[in-house]
Amino acid sequence: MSTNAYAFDSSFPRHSTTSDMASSDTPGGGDLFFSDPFPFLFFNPTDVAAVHQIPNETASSCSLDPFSSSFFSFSPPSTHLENLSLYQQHLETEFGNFSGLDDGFKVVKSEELQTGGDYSNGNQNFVPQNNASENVHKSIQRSYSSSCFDGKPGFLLQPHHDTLIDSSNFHGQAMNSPENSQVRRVCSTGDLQNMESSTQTNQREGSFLEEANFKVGRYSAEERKEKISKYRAKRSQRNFNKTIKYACRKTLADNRPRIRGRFARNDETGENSKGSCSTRNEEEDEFWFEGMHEEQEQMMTWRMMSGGGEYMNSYGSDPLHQHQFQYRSF
DNA sequence: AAAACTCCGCTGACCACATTATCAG
DNA sequence: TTCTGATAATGTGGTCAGCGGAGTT
Repeated sequence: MSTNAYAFDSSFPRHSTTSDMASSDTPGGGDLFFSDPFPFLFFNPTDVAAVHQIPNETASSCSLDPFSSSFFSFSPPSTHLENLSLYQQHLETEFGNFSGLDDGFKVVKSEELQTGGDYSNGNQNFVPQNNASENVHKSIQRSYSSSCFDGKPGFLLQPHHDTLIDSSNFHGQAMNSPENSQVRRVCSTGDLQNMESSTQTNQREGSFLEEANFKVGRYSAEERKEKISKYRAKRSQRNFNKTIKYACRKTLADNRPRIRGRFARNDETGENSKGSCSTRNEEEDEFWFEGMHEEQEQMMTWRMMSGGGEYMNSYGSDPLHQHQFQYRSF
């Protein structure tokens, strides 16, 4: 089975700080999906083509991939730009080089990940299996798994339909809630009917966008194009020349356990992982999925299959973390 | 027109600790 | 001058609080 999903390889050097990536580089400056003024901008063929300067057909065939969409849309905030980069690399890998980002992220094709579920035809029968999970989570940059996921084993394994915004539902709802002004998880709940037709919806989206008044989120095609070009201009000015004086320090920092983005004591890590799961070291990562109780797996599976919009909320008793995973229903 | 409010983009502080730099003996 | 040990300073990245400008009411 070929999923074309991508994961991160933490061993591959990055060249930008988080603020570089998350704030300055995403279109609009914020988190692509959390406070992005044009959510899901890059997940329709037209926009992919616009951003990457490739033919629509090419972008179209890329953006239809269900699993990659799922993966990207559920990435934690600071990874969105990385996702964007990865997406570009995805395109490059599949269709050869074209001008675009030079972030230099190593891409791990998850064809190699051997995901065990059946989600052909875009159905929602995908059931996470351990071998797939292992490979996937090993590929995730560690910090993501620590402070962002908080032991959310289903993170990578959510149904792909979540990436797709049903504009009629989404419009005017997602972005204007005050309680979500800082962090917005802009996801469709993906009720079953919508899930069924998500792929087709995605296919149609490209052509719809050509219509002048079609809107995705708050922006018309016209506005989106404008913002994309603005973003591209800004992106071209990005500074990737941040020099790492000491590679060893970088390696250490990369591998250092974190709690909410801050470096944490090594001994703290073990304690916290038992409680809040806010950090996770290498060994713990190994058991991230494996250690999940069968019960939890079943519940997760059920929630995914039912397109449940609430399962993200079941994680993280820590209120400080909860808002990061607020899952919006439309 | 002014005030109050909300939203958005962005910046920088914070953290632990291995490595590096500096200094005294 | 060179070596050794002790101490101080540095640098690394993800997250989030909060600021200020822009837009809205």
